[in-house]
Amino acid sequence: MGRHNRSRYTILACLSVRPMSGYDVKQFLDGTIAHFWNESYGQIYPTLKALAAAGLVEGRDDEGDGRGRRVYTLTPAGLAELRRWLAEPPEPDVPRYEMSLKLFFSDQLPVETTLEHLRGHRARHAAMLDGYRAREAELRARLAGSPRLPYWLAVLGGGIRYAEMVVEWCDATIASIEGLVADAYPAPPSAPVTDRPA
Amino acid sequence: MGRHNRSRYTILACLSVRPMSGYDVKQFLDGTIAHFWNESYGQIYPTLKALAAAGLVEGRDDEGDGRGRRVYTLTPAGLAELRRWLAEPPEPDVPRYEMSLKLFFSDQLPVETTLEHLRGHRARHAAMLDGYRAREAELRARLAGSPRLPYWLAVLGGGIRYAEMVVEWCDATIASIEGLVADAYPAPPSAPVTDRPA
DNA sequence: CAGCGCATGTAAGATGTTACATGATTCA
DNA sequence: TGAATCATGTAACATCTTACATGCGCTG
Repeated sequence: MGRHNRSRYTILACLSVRPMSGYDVKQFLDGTIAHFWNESYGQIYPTLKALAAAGLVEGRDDEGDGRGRRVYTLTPAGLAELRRWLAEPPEPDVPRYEMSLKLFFSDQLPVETTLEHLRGHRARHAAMLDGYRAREAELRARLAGSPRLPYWLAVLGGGIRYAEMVVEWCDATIASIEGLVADAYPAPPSAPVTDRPA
Repeated sequence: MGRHNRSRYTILACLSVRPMSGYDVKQFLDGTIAHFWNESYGQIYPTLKALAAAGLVEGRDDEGDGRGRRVYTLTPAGLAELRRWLAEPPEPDVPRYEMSLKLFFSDQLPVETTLEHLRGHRARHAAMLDGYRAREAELRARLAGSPRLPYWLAVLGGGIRYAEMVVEWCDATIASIEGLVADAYPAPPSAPVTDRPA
């Protein structure tokens, strides 16, 4: 496994919060940082096995529970390895934004189609924004006094700022693209053309 | 090849701008949308061959030039396929932000290390911002009158807003994390503790 | 007893990067 | 002539998603 296996470190990091099963790891990620990081079961289960083989985590069958849960705990070596990785400067991400990619080549498309894409994009991010704001209040209450609170709030603050920025960008872009139609058809056919200032 | 092969459509889209070789495609992407989309040669060359085999592009050896360039042109079928894909609503991206991931688990790290990460992150985005702003002026001049200009400006505007947002977020987060140190050590040992308002 | 949520896992294939190999041309 | 840039490509590996298979326990 290469040095840059971020799934590996993500899973290790989850276990630094509390011991978890593979299922728990997925639930935890989906419930906290799903908007900018996710892992599939296809990654999680094999990775947990590999981490156990490397001595970085320890798995125990949870026998208090009839459902065959296997709960993993960070070992001291695992915690050290996690901290080593966290201390390395984060590498710049090159994310892929499909909305921007399509927009970049949208001279190949009717203006109205592009506008629909942008409206959908705006709606999705506006909805996310609502969710983030609700979570902020909930986090402050649930994690009051925890050393993790300031970090979780900072990350959530990034999500909020990002969604706000996207909504604002969509509005500006929609307005500018609508302007293109107005330029192409200065006056609608149903309205008589009258004097217009140049 | 699955329906969601975005590299495939990205390359097709590049050829809608003008005929290009594999090398050109890479240069073009790196010179325009590298901040949110990139492709490696390992993807580009095989994909071009596959597109040619599918009849979506046509490759010709550039013989005016001694350097064995192979230039690809979009076929009518290729253009139709590109437009079909562009018209589909863009799928929501789930990017991976390593900075945010590390920050989320940074209670495992000395505060000073986290601050260094954030300062580096800020510097990178501030530098990008300068680059984007320079490119904006250049774009307006070079693409004046082109139907592509509004789209390219909109995409660049997204990059600018994103970088501004990150810089602002870094400043806010750095301030809040520095506050943690101040809380932990209300007064430095070398300075005598005096009255402080609660 | 049906369906949902809990829970674990594998196999196949899609996707993507990196390192390497090769050779021409251009410019200092 | 040596280095940088132009130019193409492959092989190996790493990564990741999707679909599938399986079965328990709880609730209505």
